[in-house]
Amino acid sequence: MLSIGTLAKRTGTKVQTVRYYEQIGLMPEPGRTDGGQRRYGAAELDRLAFIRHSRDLGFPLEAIRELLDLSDSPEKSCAQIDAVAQRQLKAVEARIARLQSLKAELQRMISECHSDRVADCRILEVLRDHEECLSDHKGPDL
Amino acid sequence: MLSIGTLAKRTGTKVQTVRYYEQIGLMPEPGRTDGGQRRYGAAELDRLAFIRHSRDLGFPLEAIRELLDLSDSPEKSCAQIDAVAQRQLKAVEARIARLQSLKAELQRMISECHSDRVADCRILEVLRDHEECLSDHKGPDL
DNA sequence: GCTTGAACCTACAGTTGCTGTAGCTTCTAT
DNA sequence: ATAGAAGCTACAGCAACTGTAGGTTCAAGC
Repeated sequence: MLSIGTLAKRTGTKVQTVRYYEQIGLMPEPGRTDGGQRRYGAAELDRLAFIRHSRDLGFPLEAIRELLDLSDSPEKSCAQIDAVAQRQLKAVEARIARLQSLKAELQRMISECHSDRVADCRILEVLRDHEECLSDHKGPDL
Repeated sequence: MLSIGTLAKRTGTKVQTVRYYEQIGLMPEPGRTDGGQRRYGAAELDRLAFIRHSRDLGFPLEAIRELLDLSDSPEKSCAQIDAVAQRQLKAVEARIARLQSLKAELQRMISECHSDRVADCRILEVLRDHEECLSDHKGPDL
């Protein structure tokens, strides 16, 4: 049996994060010692490792919840799992595209600034007026 | 003089967001009508446009605060402004690198899944075990 | 001048995914 | 037996907004 600290260390998680996952129902309520401390087994270790790895790959917690639910029905088709992964891939690709357009714009404004005084700094000029930009580079979240 | 709604519309901001910027001191407290409604002039319009455009380029609010402060000293050197932009560029590049490694991993696990049953879905297998991955793809925030 | 409805006001809760703190209790090693 | 590390709960805070409730004001049309 593992303490919460050991479980956290083994999975590269913080103790509070483990408790947070329990609070939002992503991790089950574990057994407790007589004194009230949490004790975990191998199944919980695996589940937490799954959660962490999915987070590292950028899956939102709600998607991870879906994946965990789906993996409880081993005989079903894995089409839904595929769909969740595809959705995540699309999200990642969209973010990359957005960031690349930001990168180009930032590089351009930095390279264009040959001034030395704030008064005619190209960076500020570009930030003041979106018309100075080549692309639209707007979007929801980064 | 512009109402908050007009100001928001002209800059592509939400009314609440404008009030939020005021609350955190990024926008100044504007004049008010006798009835207590906010009224804005051209300077505030420009300032908000600057903030929005900077946000669209991914600058955090604290960086924008720096830029606005710096632009109040037109005779100073623009080295600090350059530094803020460079910092943002580095942050964007780091994010792109991270996301590209996630993208590769996601593509790989999706393409490897030829199964039809959840029980032997490659996606779940990879998520269960980080050793299945090619790269480390870990990092702070996306 | 009056009415109506859109737009405004404040204040606060909720979002995502944690992280940090305070004040206390329990466990484990010596 | 005791000390200190690690655990417990509960709550506040981060970024950067967004949404809601319950009330007030503004501006246009008659």
